[in-house]
Amino acid sequence: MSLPHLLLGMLDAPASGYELKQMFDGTLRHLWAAELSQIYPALKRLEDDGYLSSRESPPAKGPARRVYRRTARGTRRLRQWLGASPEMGPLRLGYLGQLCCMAETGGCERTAAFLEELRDLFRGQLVKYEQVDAEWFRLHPGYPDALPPDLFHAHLTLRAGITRVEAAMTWCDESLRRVTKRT
Amino acid sequence: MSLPHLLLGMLDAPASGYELKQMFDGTLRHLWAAELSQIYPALKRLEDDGYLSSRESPPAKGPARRVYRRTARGTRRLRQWLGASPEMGPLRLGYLGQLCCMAETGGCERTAAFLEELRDLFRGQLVKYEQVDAEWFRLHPGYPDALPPDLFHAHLTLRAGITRVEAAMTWCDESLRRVTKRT
DNA sequence: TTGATCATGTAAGGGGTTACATGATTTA
DNA sequence: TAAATCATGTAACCCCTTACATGATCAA
Repeated sequence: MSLPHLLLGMLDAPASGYELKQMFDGTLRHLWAAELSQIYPALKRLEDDGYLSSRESPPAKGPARRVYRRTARGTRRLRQWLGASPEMGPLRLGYLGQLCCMAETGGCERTAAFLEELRDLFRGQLVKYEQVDAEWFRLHPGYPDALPPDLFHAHLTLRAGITRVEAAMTWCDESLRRVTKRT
Repeated sequence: MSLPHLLLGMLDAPASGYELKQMFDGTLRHLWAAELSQIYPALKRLEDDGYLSSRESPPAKGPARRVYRRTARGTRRLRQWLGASPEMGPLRLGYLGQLCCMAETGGCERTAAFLEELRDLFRGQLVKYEQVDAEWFRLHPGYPDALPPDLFHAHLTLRAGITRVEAAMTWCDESLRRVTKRT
């Protein structure tokens, strides 16, 4: 949907594909997942289209790295994305598909067990988000509202994840009450 | 991710691809979006794999329709899906990607405008969900907790959408407060 | 010297979208 | 008779994942 845009945004400073992957696994892991096998072709494509330039980094130590930086054209493209309307994209939540078909199992026992497992999965996500929150708090002074702009915006997205998961857990509990009352 | 599974679940009663599309646009439109150009090949594939059987419906009036029904094998496959753990799948929310890069615009004016537009989009989604809710209430007696099992489960998924969007709006408001305070 | 990490990729395949092609029937 | 709706599909093209291939360096 917009991995290329996001890569443009992450290339505020020049970086290699490998480093970008580490950002995805570190700072952005609550927000976006991306595989190296997707990142490398995406970077090449962005370069072919003139949004990035690259050069081999002299391998003083370790293997050679290809370092990408935004071109002026790339920055224009990024600004255009940031000036556009929010990308809402359709949500396809597999667990809701399963739940919607759950009448097929007869009775509500399976539905209740499913919702309990789901709540536990959300709880696990929440724990991870809160670990990220705690680590950022430890690392960065001024947390969270006096952070520098890039980290402040990242924190807004972290809060989005936390409120989303909390709401999902509330919904699970409400649903469990309704399901057990039907039994 | 699981359109084929969902199709198996929707084929509780035999139906054509066109009818299934209408279910997606009607009852399930809050839950899943699917195009005919994806549905038809998916049905063919499910038939090739032995999960569905089909026959041409005699076209008493209108063009010929191909009607699919679940085989015993298809029902087993469906039950297996419903017995599996909830499919959590990674979330890739384009608007969070944009927000995370928004420091590039300098200042917070663009961020505030973006969050306001986002909140309005969520409000629009909420209105649609509530229209669905109201229409179901009008059509179905016993709404919502004394509904037959299939509609009850569909209502659980509708509630999931409503709580999700409400939480998103709360997050937007919280974020707007934080952003304007920084100005 | 063996395995972990650094670093870059290709290949195959699933899932999804938009645009296009075809033709019958119903309604204005 | 022209347009909307019914009905089924194909083609081209993204996006993404898993598995595989390759080779260098570093630490145990």
